[in-house]
Amino acid sequence: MARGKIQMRRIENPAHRQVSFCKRRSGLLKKAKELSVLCDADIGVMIFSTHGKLYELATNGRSMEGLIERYRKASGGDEVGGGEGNPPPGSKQEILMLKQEIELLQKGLSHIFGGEMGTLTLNELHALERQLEIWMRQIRSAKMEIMCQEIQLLKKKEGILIAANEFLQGKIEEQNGIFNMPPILTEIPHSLTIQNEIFQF
Amino acid sequence: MARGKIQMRRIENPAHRQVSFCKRRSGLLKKAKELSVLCDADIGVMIFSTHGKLYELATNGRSMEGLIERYRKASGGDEVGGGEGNPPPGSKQEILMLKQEIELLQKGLSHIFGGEMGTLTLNELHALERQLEIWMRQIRSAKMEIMCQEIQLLKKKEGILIAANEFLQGKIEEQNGIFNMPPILTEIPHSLTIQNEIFQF
DNA sequence: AACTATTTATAAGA
DNA sequence: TTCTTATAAATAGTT
Repeated sequence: MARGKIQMRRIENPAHRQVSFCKRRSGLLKKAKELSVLCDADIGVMIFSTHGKLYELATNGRSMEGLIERYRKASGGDEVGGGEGNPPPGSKQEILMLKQEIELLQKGLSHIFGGEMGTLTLNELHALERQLEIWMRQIRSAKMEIMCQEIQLLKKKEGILIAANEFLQGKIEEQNGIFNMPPILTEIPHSLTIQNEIFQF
Repeated sequence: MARGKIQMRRIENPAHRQVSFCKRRSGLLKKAKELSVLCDADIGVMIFSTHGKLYELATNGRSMEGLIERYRKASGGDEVGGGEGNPPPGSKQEILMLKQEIELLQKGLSHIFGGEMGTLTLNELHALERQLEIWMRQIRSAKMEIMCQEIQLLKKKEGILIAANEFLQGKIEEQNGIFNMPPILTEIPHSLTIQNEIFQF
């Protein structure tokens, strides 16, 4: 791409090919990082050189294994409704465990920042800054997960109760027209709803 | 990279972010293809948009699954968590992923702080302070507030509906002992609740 | 590893 | 979305 165009085919000269591999590999990984940061995407890249050596990148503090799991989920059978209304039976336990781990992380952080603080080089500080951002995102998404599930559960409860309510109301009217009771709360204002943008962290 | 430099951080304007995501995504995939062709490498790329949509690339006619297999072999071959053989059902997968990544963060934390710890300079402290302030601000974001309000509202609704339900149930039993209906949903399991500690960041 | 002439990628605007 | 275009970045060939 400079000092002359090149043909889009395998570079035959092994030395040139090796140099280009090195340069373009770092370029590709840089671009991947940029995309993930700028557009808040999670990206995994696996590069196998001609001789099988692996170079990898998983952005935003994600693990490649985590991304692979997510890949399988996303590319395989798509769930209907995209996560709408599916609190799995055993998940409460999982959520509790998650919360415990998050609390553990919090303790670790406060211990580190509250206690003795050592010297950090500028580079270490940069690393720390990046790590803090990553940690925040992780903790936030964990909280999101829990809160979303709570909201799902409450909405489901609401639906069940409204249905039961309507049924009982009907029963009363059917069996006893004399008393003529006013309707009781089969409808509730629903002005406060969650907009989807909220989940775009 | 054009018409003005941009800062290497999340693009806040959602429209701009979406456009950049689209452009840079295609740019990244193009670069990956070029690298694979020019340098005879096998490359896999997974991109998850903010909302979880998957974009993938596996070069040279390779399948992503094949590359994943190769990745597992090349990256050490050690089983992660032992849970790779069975595909976990439904949304548990997401939770498992979160757990995995929290563990990863813990590792990163101990790595950074476990080693050499010196004294922070004033400048370094300022930087750290700024970062922590950002952290707090993000956690107290309006989005979280809205979600909390939603939960409060739903809980209030639940209480009202349960009360109405009980009242109607009583009315029926009072006015019509003959039919002897079973009780309808005056109680609902409430095991999934949000603990306050989550919001204490 | 650096350098730099060019090609490419892309941010902003239309 | 798609196109255009001024500018930033990447990089092929060279030193």
